[in-house]
Amino acid sequence: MRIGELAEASGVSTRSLRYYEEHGLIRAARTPAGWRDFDDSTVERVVLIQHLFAAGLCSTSINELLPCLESPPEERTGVMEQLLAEQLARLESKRRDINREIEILQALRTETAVPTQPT
Amino acid sequence: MRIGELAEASGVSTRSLRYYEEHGLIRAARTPAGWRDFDDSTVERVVLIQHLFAAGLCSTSINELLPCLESPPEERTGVMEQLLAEQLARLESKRRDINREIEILQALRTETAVPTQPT
DNA sequence: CGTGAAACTCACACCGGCGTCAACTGCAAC
DNA sequence: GTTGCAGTTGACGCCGGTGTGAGTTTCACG
Repeated sequence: MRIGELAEASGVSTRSLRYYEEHGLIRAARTPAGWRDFDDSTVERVVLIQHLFAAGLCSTSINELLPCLESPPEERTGVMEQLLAEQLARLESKRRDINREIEILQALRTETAVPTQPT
Repeated sequence: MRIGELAEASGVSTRSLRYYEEHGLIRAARTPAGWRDFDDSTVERVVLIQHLFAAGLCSTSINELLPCLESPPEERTGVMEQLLAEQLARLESKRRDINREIEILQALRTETAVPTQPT
């Protein structure tokens, strides 16, 4: 499938898809004329990539993670499991941060006033 | 107090402090020679600002929020309360997003494999 | 008076995912 | 042939908080 179709099907801009390919997140065969030719399964993959971006992962992390996810769970190596665990830990750590900041803001909301700035 | 002292006391670089002043988050008097002269209470304020940055607020939002936090809760206007509520809602929405993404990653971890890319 | 630390202003760079423009080519339809 | 859409590469811009460097001034101390 061509890049326009893939963009349509996955809801991602052609610019982003080229970016993904450039950074090795997806692969495309080329027609004799040089046009990208994507496999149908790439739609699913792009949607997944979007989720990972939404979770705050950078393209480098996604690039490490994708090969892990390609193996079924029972065949994954310890390294793969470790990468997955790391990213989960990162997310959970971020969740803790947010929880803390929510508490701080809630406390500020009900508690005392902050010192005013001198003019 | 001078900018170096403030930087030391608050753990924030002088560059950032100048940025904060430039954007109205903190105020500084000036000595005759043009050096910034910060009030002692600014330390506390800078620490708070760091928390708000950590919570993902941008300087513009912080700028709106700070005057609200300067009034004690009982004297706050409806507008102030609304701003606070908005930022809290933003944070809570972000927390929900993260929770969702954690679930997705956990599911990916245990469930099926992603289709491999054709070479 | 000289020296060095610390302050000042101005300005450029970075990160990273993507928008967007430019200049060019491929290909189907009329 | 030509029109026009879809594709190609390459490059620049953006955002926003900071790092960093250059070139200058202030001020405490010997």
